[in-house]
Amino acid sequence: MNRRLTQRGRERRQQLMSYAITRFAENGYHPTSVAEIVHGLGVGKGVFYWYFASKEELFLEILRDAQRQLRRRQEAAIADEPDPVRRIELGIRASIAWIDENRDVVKLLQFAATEERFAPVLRRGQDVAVADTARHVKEGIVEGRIRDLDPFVLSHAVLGVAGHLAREFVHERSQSVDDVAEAAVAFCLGGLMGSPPD
Amino acid sequence: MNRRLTQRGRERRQQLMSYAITRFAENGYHPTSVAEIVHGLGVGKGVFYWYFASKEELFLEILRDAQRQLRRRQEAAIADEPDPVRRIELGIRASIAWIDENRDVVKLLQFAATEERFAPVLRRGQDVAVADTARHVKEGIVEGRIRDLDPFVLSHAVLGVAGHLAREFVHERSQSVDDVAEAAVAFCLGGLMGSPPD
DNA sequence: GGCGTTCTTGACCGCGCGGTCAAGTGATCC
DNA sequence: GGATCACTTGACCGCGCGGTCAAGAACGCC
Repeated sequence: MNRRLTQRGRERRQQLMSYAITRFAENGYHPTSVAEIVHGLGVGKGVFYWYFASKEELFLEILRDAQRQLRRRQEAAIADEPDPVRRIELGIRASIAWIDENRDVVKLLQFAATEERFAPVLRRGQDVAVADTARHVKEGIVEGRIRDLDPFVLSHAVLGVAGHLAREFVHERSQSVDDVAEAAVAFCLGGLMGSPPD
Repeated sequence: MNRRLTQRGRERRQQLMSYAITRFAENGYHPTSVAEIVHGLGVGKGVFYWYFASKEELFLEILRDAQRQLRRRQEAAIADEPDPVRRIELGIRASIAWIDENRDVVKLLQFAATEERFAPVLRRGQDVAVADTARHVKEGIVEGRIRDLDPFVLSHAVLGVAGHLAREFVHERSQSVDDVAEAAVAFCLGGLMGSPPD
């Protein structure tokens, strides 16, 4: 399905993808039919199959796109910050901002994690993100500013907190992105730097 | 669909539910047909509709069951522990143990969160769990052992970490439940008690 | 204007879905 | 043994799904 596309074609493709995202997010992937998508856009069914080989391929495309975007966002945020701990903080903030701005896509990522068919694509993306964070965590450990626990576990914990708080408070409860990011950062830095009690 | 069931009937019902759980977890809710479920059990289709009004109702039943179980497990674990911080720790451990023992159901809970139709049932359960945790967090704050942040945010952060680490390391990477629980507890207690740096 | 390419249409296909139901089987109680 | 109730069967139904395709429309280029 790697067609030569004109400008017009590229726009149609984009239109299909973004409309599909909203329908999938609202209704679920399976319950949303191809007919529903093309009808909502006021075009014939052939348009869909001109741009995508199948409903499944469209969905995979959406997933890959989303992961690419998030990654770029995180990289841009971190840029050339030298302090590893601060890099982690910036990464958390960037992720939460992105989750805020991409509710629909986030829902699709969550769904994809529950279907064996889509999970592999997802895992690769997540592994990359974790590896990125883990690098900074390792540096932090070397500098003695983060406690000496498995960097992968710590990275996953950080991602778990950021993702969960963003979904719960930004998406579901419409709280301010900044407040939520603040709380996530505070909790994560506490978790990373420790001060285990008793 | 509140039928009078004999002992035999109750067993069939249970059999249908647990087999459906494994099929749904493996294949996804939508892609798994009622025909597939009854065929896998070697019974006629009528059996299914004798015990459940619809495929959707069966799924809701599974969700309610799961939440009830998890809650009971957490309550049992906490029992009459007087120390609030320790109660949180025991809750984390109990949750991770339950997630370990109920992979399939956990996958279904995750899926349910992505379909508008099922989300409400889920939210009620989650709200209860968060409220429980938040009670202990509040006590900890009063005692000055947990930093003075929004108890609901902290509770969600804790649940986010426990859930994510359990899924990632116990389910996906088959690591020891105890190790994962240990890490989750360490991170969460750090996040709760703070020691914010700079 | 002519021609090749890109794009669009919508009727159509076969299939398998969720759900129904008339008919029948087995246990239990009197 | 007959009545009642709990359970089981599987053919059947209508529908809407994902996907196809022959026929054209619109565009870009000479």
